[in-house]
Amino acid sequence: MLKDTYCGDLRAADTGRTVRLAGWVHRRRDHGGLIFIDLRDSHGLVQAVFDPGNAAAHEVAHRARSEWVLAIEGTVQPRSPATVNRNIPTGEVEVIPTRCEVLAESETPPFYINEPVEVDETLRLKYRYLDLRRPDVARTIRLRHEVVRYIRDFLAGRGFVEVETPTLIKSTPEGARDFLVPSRMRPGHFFALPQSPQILKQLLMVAGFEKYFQIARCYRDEDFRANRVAEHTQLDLEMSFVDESDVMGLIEELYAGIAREFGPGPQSSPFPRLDYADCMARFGIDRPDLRYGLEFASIAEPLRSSSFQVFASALAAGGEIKAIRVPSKADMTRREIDELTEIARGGGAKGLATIGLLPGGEVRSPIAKFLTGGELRGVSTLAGAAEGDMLLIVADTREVVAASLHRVRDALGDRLGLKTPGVLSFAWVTGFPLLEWRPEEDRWDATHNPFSGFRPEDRELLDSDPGRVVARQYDLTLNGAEIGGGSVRISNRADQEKVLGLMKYTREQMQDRFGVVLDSLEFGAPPMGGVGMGIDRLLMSLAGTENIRDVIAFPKASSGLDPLMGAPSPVDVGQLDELGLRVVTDVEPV
RNA sequence: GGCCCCGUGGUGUAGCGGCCUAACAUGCCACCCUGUCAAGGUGGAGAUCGGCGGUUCGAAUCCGCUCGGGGUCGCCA
Repeated sequence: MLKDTYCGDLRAADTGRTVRLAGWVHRRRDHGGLIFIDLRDSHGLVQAVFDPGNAAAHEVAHRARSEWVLAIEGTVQPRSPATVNRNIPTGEVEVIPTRCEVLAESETPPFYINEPVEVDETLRLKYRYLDLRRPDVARTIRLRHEVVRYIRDFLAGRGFVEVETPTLIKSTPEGARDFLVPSRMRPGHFFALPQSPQILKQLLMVAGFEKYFQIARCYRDEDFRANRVAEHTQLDLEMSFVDESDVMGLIEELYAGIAREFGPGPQSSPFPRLDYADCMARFGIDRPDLRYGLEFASIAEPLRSSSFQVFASALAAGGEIKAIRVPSKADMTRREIDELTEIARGGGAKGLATIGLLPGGEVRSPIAKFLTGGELRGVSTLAGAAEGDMLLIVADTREVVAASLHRVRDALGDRLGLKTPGVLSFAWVTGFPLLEWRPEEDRWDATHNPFSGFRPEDRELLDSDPGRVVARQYDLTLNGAEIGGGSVRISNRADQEKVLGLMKYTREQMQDRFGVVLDSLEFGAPPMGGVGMGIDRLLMSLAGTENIRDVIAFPKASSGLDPLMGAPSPVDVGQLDELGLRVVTDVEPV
């Protein structure tokens, strides 16, 4: 090694030591005589002081520029009390070089490495190897390593076996779009990259491993979002001889531990458990942000016979009327109300009714003239409103009320500063329907995954009313994001075929797409259940970022392209020939 | 694919019809400077305003198209 000590590790206790350091010039302060260089390495930075007395070293320090790589041999000495820097961990000491060598010079970097300034993302990604030098960026990637190591240690300590599964598997057309890989051995045939190792881990259970996990890369060829990329990493896990509580208990212990080790701990422990229907009624979404309240109140009852047409017709059509009570915001500005109305419209609502209960009993509301005093009082009571509060109301179908008020609640969370950074608010959601109806395709479809089990007591409903069958499914949410989910699986062939049949698969299609699973269930499949947990989203919350690219070392841009490697790219005709492929370019008519 | 926002020296921003021969900060280069730590001082180089086309006597500024980026809806079993 060219170094025997990390810059960032030096402390007062190292005083008097002779050390060999190597790292990057973080910052240079040239006083003409004295030159200070902050030398940075993977552990942090330390100040080196070059005196003209050591002419050779001083000359190097004079020439050196930002991001040059230096090797320094010197002695650690305490700083005089007046020059101690309390702002950095190494601030009590400095290094007096006896020797200084340039290992590499550097161009001026295209953006600041020594200051946490927002830089254009394309530029950051193109020079990701420089971006990753920035301490804040690097810290997040290191955090990722620590969290994954914690997960591995935790699971290995409980008898789980980490098994790798293939990244070239069979394509299944349902669900997200697959990334395809052409086969040279069988031209015209394709592998797909896995959207998850779901089938393979179930086979591992049939194989008798009993406890499996993997830090698995998963691929989906869909458009990106702030918290969604084409390739994400999940903790994939499966257990045999378990029910819901076993898996949920294990994951809760793991995640509460992570929250304590790498953050302030979970906001509530044990994690709150919400029923899907209850959740939709109170928050309009199956992954509510529980860092704040602003729950919905149903205020339909007093309005049953209202003369206000909007309310009356919504109820007559079987819809709902719900309100969010915003404490002490009766004085909300016209502009704020207009913006929230626009947000509500985004969820399908035709408008947003507001009732401001001004102090003193006056009511500020464009719809007050349509409501009787009794109706207003009834609404206020149901919403739990007091003087000074503002009520935001949507009347429409159940779906529109949920979608619209969810957006309003989410926007209020941002605007009122209720999404406290750093707080880790976990919650389980259970009680999901197993199937949802796809009218345009005239069939049922799995709400989560086709292997999810169902409550035994709902068996009859599979024939009579499939939409009411409840899945043995559990999702874990964190601060309003779904960070994972899983289920107890179907573990016998008849039940699995029954469910696939409701999804309108023919015998042939079942055998073609799910034959492996179905066949395996005939050879002694244990009861099994597991989860797939999104590692990237978990890291986002732990690192306090809204951008998933921040937690990935080499991410794609939101366009799905890679500015660093320049991928994707055209390939040689020869490569295509071997694969039996020809590129057809669509030419737009001029 | 739809919609919204952004694109000005290396970086981050200002300018939003003539005052722009494009401003500020920082970075960069040179010199001065022995205790700074976002060192300080003096001087200097550096952008025709993403690209193309149009409107106008005149365009960084207005319009259209296009490219790139970010967000969002669709999509994501």
